[in-house]
Amino acid sequence: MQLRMTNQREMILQELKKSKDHLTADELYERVKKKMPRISLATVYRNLEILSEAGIIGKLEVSGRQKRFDWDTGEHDHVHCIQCHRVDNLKLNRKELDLLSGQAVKGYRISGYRLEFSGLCGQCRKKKRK
Amino acid sequence: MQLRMTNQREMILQELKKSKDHLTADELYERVKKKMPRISLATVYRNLEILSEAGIIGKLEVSGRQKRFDWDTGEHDHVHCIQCHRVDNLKLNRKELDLLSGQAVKGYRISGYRLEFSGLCGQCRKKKRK
DNA sequence: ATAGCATTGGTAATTATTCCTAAAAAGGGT
DNA sequence: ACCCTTTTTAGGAATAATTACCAATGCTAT
Repeated sequence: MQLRMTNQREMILQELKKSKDHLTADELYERVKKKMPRISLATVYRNLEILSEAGIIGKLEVSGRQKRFDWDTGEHDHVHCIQCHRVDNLKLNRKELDLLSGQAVKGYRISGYRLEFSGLCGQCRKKKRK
Repeated sequence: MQLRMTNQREMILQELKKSKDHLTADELYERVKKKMPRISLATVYRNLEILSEAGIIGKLEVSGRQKRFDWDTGEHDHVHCIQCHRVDNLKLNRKELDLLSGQAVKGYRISGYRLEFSGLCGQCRKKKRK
């Protein structure tokens, strides 16, 4: 199965990178639709899945809510706001954690880990003070 | 709002503790139904929400899939199997991470974090070898 | 041009969860 | 024990996010 870079696929990718944000499928759909009015929501979902499968983008499954997609495929962690649910990237020194990874924990063969901080983002803290 | 310990609430709690597993709402529903055939799935969802809100059980929102509930409310981390999706508890030394928590990261006021390892559990590794 | 997949749009189906409402149950006071 | 108020329940409808399906269309290489 070779991957074709279709117009819609390219547009989805481009909008995701342009926003520099962690968008959900439907947020991305709204944006792409402005330039490509006939695109289907299913196409957006399908392509986000395919692109993340291919390692071109990152898939982010945060705490039981909507999936978000990440233009940055490098190793990093995340912070998310408990109020507005935005997600930001975090580059941390993971060396302590890396020691645990790869070794068997409780009979598991560890292949990865996710570290996810949560708290109030700057904007929501301002709003709260009012 | 005082919390009443009804029969259904108690049964849900009891089954969760008995299993010592991280069950989903519908898994728990199936178990409770055997002893209380007229219980509603909505009741299970409602009570799990209320019980975790009250800090009596833990709510676990793992990687974009069904919520799971945890009999253990102490601070701990999790491992989940990428194949069968079971979840196990992990007691780790969190002191490095605790240093980061509480301090502001990228404008956030951090209130907590989740560390979630993933890999193949013992059972799934055995199955794979066959 | 033609054959052979990949991909698309539109919609239906699915999954997980929450909402709604009338009826039942729990506590507390008398 | 009885009444009153509040909480909780069962059951089904509603919602939200995502995936499945399928006929039509588009690339790509022969």
